[in-house]
Amino acid sequence: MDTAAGARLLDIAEVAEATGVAPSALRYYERLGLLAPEGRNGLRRTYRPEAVDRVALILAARASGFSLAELKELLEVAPGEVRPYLHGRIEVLDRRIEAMREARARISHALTCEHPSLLDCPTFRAGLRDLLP
Amino acid sequence: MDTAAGARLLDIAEVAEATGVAPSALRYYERLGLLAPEGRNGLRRTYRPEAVDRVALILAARASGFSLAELKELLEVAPGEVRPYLHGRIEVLDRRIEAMREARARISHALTCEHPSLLDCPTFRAGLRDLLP
DNA sequence: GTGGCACTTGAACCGGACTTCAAGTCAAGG
DNA sequence: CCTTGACTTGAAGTCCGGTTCAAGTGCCAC
Repeated sequence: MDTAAGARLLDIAEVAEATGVAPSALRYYERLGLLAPEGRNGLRRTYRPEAVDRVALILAARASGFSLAELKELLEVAPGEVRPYLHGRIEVLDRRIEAMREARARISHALTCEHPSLLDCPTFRAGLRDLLP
Repeated sequence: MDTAAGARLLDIAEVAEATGVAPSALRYYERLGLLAPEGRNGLRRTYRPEAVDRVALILAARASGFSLAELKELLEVAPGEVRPYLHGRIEVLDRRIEAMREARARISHALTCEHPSLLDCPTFRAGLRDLLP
């Protein structure tokens, strides 16, 4: 008998459908060592349903601004090292969020200010200066 | 006499230094139509000091998640269309900020939860499901 | 006047994240 | 048994944002 009750295996098209990720991308993730099929049916990859979660994890990593290489790195970090590593990532994320909020504020100001061209607006220009060395 | 008092022209190395952007990148921006030198001294590009602001604008756009092509698009939008366009960009930015905040929350939860592997944590997995179609 | 050196060019290359293509395989259904 | 069509492969192509290279030019200091 199987390990679990209804552990139907999925083929690549089903994983693609369930995740919204193209089969070519799933094979690409596999090449990078981020996603492994359970086995093969002939040539065809078969995936356990958990593969869908795995792909969601990849999507989450990308949404968090991890590169695929960084995600692989994270997955290979020793269990005890994960927390410090994630602390680092949170700091990166906080900086990015802050940069975005500043950008939003700049654009938002541009919407309400009087100056015809953005570069004529002292407030806008002052914001820009922060980006220079 | 000159248009303005101390309008010293800069060469590409000076603009590069003032902005922290490599000369090769400045030439690349020029190819894309994002940055134009004032003229030439022989072969050498000369820039008005405002070019530094222009580069800062490019940096700001990149920091805001605009691609260079999108920035070019923005610069070519008719003056009257700029405000609606920017409204659109603010919405994009708000969505990205929100996605980042969610990502941060996921990572932050991972730091405090008890589960040895992230994929064992129901809270974490629940967050992931939002990323699937 | 002449030489050095920072600039110029176009083309090629890079890495990331994929997609596309041609050619081949093979499990399943009629 | 044989067709079919979704899968397989590796290689090449794409887009983005540049960098690097080789070869050439010409301003400025001496």
